[in-house]
Amino acid sequence: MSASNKPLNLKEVSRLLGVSTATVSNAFNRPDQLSEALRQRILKESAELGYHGPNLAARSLRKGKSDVVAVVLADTLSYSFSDPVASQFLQGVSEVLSHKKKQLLLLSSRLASKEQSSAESLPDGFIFYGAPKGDAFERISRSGKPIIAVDFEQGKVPSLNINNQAAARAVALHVIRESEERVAVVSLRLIASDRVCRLEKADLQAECKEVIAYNRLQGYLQACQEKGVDLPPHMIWHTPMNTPEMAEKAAYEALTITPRPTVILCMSDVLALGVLRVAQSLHIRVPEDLRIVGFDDIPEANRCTPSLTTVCQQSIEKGRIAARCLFDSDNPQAQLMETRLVVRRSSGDTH
Amino acid sequence: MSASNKPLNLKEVSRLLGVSTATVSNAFNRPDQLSEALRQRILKESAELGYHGPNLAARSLRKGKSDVVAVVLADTLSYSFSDPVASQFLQGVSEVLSHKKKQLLLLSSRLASKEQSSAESLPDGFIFYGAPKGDAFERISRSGKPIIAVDFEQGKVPSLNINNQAAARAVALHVIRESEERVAVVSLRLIASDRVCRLEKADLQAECKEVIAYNRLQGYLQACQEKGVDLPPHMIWHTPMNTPEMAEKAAYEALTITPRPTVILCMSDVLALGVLRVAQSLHIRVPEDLRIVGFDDIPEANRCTPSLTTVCQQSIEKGRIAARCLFDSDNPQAQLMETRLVVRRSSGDTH
DNA sequence: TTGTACGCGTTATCAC
DNA sequence: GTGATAACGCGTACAA
Repeated sequence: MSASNKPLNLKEVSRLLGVSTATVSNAFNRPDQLSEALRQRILKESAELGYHGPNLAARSLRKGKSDVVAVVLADTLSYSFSDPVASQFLQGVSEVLSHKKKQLLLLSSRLASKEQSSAESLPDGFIFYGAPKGDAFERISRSGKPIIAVDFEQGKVPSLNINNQAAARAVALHVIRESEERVAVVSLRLIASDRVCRLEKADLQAECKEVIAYNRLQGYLQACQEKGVDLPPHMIWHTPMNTPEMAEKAAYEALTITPRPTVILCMSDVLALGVLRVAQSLHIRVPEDLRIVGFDDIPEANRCTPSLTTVCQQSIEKGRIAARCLFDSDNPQAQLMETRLVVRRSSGDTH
Repeated sequence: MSASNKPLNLKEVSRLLGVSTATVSNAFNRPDQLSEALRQRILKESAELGYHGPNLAARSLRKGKSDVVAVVLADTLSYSFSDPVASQFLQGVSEVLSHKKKQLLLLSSRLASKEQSSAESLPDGFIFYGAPKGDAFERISRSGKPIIAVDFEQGKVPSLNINNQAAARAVALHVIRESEERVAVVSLRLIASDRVCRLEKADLQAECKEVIAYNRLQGYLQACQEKGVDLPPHMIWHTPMNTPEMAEKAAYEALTITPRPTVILCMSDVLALGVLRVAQSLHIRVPEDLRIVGFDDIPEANRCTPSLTTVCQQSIEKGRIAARCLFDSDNPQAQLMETRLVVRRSSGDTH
């Protein structure tokens, strides 16, 4: 192979192959515009030259379309990769994108305009996963490109969601047996505090921006009311991040109270894993002495000991649907996915 | 806001603001070229117009640089998101990229040239994670852009790796106690078969492309030899994918042999989790009746019951280093990261 | 400090 | 099937 210092672009390739630029372009983009034999020759020879297809920037500039799809994560990318639920969602998204031959660009709504606004001009469509933090949503939605909002609703953008309140109510109704039950909640990002702490009365009445946690809490409260169980604010722990370590702090506080709770409702499986761990270290038997439920149904929920009773929210399928909907105009404005109560060992016998 | 149908580009913005295109461009790119007051006015007013920065395609075409970094995964994206080790690696990568204000594009070396070669022209640099499957590596390395190879070595591209053989030997030496031990191996993608199966004698001598699995196996074999333990091919199970389900098939075969193995060496924690599960379902006590070790040290290894003895390979840190090295020219050709034996419950008492 | 003009690599549109 | 040409939106040297 001859090491030329000429830039290897379409024009140069066409010169070297002795054909026109239009023909090379057509070979890559419009098979019907030339004979199959010529096309194969061009594809083969340009690959040998080291030219593997049109430059994305130039093509996208010219065509106004890049075949790149962005997933805009509510958290930082780094955090999202550590979250099993987000990972499952991305798994579903990328499954569909690879079928549609689209590339995946990962953005975060936490980044300021200056840091990624330029990148936001490239994708043909945007999947917002979780309620965005800054003004990224407004910026991007003004572009007029296809958007889908997952796990939140905003404006009249097509959305994909679950009924968090109903699902939380169902799992709470399942695990709470009698009115004598003492219930604690380990809640995911419910207030602005960056520390693990108990709620206060005012927190329950405040306008809550964290709509997922808020709705799940409403479901828990509703179930408690139906069961005749009291669930005061000081038995609800706020955690600033969805990690087992955060849940451990909350669980340690909750499980050293006398009398000890008999049920802990966790807003995610990841939090429940932390609670499980603290229970073990305190030699509290689950489910005999303490029943625990989670939310999400991550793979580990079915592997841990005892296995977790939880709500399956089909995160992978959610990703698939989001990706499919992005470019289908004929889908409903607001889709609601089914959730399913998954009864396992941590909530005791099923009777 | 007036809904104009004019395309909102830099030229249009400059017209609306009554300044030149150069000034708007400088406002975004070269603060020193105009007064701070004017810059602020331009930034503010163009945001109000709905212009949030230069178009990536055009800027990248013009500057020959996009501030986009690609991670090229050896597996499909979908699979990679389901793999805790890959997720940790991506976590580390994205942590550094966000500091450097780079965007993350995810590619797969499994995709044919036609499916993503165009996208490959955009990134400024490439992190190859795992030995690439097709010709993507050759394609991309010819581009002359910065590349780093993670978990494999190829040509004279800078690489980041661990000593798989030494680490595997260490964990095997730890868990194998005496020459009477019966040892089985659950191996990750060692041969071409897409089914769970035992190895045959010829497999051990064959040239093996799956260098990670091959090296770990060498470490196991070496440890067995040092301990005076026999490890015949039929006690080594191949799994085509790194999932607990695959390991369960292998484990079921291994654990129903008489006499039953006393030690199972697993090439990943994910596989070990599957083995653990089968042991439980067969009422085989771990570590009393069976000792199990994994590899990787994923978060779940420290949460499962019993917790897994394994090799910590610092996947998050590996991602950080890979991302940092990509643009530093002053790093060694082939970096080797330390691994650490992590002793937990699944390998029995530590004496 | 500001404006102008050119080119980055590609594709669509012609007339040939 | 070819060849020329005009955009696509932007960055920057250079002239003012």
